[in-house]
Amino acid sequence: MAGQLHLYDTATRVVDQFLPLTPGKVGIYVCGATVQAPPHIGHIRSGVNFDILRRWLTASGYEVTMLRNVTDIDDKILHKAVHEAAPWWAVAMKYERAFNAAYTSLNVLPPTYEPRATGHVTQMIELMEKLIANGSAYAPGNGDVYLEVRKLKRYLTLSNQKLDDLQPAEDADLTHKRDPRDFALWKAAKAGDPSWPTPWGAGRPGWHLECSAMAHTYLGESFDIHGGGLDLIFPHHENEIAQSEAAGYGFANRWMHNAWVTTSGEKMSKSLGNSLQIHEILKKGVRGIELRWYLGSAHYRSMLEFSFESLEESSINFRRIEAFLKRATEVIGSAPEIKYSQAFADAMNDDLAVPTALASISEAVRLGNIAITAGDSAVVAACAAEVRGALSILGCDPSDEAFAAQGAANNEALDGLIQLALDQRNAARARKDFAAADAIRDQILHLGILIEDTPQGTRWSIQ
RNA sequence: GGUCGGAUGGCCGAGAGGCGAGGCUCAGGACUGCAAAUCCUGCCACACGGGUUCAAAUCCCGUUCCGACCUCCA
Repeated sequence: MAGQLHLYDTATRVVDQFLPLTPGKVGIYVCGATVQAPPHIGHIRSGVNFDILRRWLTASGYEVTMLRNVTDIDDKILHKAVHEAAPWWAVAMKYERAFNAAYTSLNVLPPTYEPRATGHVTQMIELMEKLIANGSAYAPGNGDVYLEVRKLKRYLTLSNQKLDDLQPAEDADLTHKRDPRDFALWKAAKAGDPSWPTPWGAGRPGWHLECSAMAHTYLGESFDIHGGGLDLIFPHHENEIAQSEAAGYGFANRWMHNAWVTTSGEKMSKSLGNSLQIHEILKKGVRGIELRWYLGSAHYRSMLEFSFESLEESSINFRRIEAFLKRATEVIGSAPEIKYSQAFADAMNDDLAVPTALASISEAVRLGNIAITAGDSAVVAACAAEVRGALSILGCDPSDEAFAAQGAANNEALDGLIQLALDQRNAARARKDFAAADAIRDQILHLGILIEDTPQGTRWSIQ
């Protein structure tokens, strides 16, 4: 499988070779946020996972069109609007910005397009017209529009369930539905709620319909990869498939789902009250690049058990790599190149095996450190290029300008001042006055500056 | 009831028939005036009970425990 990307497909439950519908191009649709609350780290893990996929596809030579939608109208947003005594659109915008801020702090690249549901009502109506015309959907007359699941050629193929095995919905309202499992494409307007006119009455989009409509709009009838969290498999993705296939579209060629961030083994979620918001963690002084390293470090299909202890462990690991790159840059006199080692590429091509890829980084760091000690700058440069290449795919390249603002201060005046103190200390060391030398080191350490004596001289860094 | 995942050393986290990924922690060593950093060595784990096999963490059967979804969800 060397050199060829293999990915898991939830639909077939097998890892197999990724073949794009159009050579050289990849279309991805990832279900984004319903903007009804600030993002917690589980939401952003999804963003990070698919960002790594996108970066690797791009590095592999594909022209990637990536969509991540914003669901800016739904029940929860309307409830929140009542709660916050603000218009629904203000609530949606507020949390959309909170998500974008979180994505930015973790260096998740903006998708190619980021469509909002409310901007695509026209496309949704067109899709419903098609589904009603071919008999797949019906409008019972109250303003709702439903998809008739019994008429589908196939249904629940992604979650491998049988229609009759589903637990009967407790609140199934059969007033308008032909079958309790028929799902709403469109919901009739309630008094006071926002609505858009349609041929079947005023109302607002159903959750599932928006994703199908937006995917078709930007990626066409068929596209390569559809992603999202595990919990979206049923009903959301099943229903997207149902609508799209009923409309005669090929829809997604491959399904990818990321696993949870858990606490005490349980899924992190707002409703369970165990969620941790991104900004709460960053407020504790965790750098965005370190949080990203942590969230990206587990395989995307594995649960990631969150704790501040393991986050700290992960950060320590990252700082070691970062320190190597810094030293290597000094040795080779310029920023390392960006290269992908065979070991790294093989790991990434094997269903984005990031943990295995991490092992290749550690090995390169080890060899690079040995080369620094040996003064072999050619090997240092080669190792550093490999490390930097890997970090760039993981979105954790310290020299990425996305993190520049979060980086250590490189202030000439500060450097001059510290250099002054270092000169004093080195003078003391030269006359073997180690008490004086250590006192200077301790004082500077109290100010948060760490001093290290190396064969190349004394260096300092901000703790 | 149906569907789908898990259980790996002090901790995090890979692997999917043979050779103990990697990281963190801890212990020892090299280097250093001492530190720090770095490197080296050590700490030999796969829920339980059977089975298949020359060989099982990995395959098969059974058991226990944990979690996810079943119309709100990353």
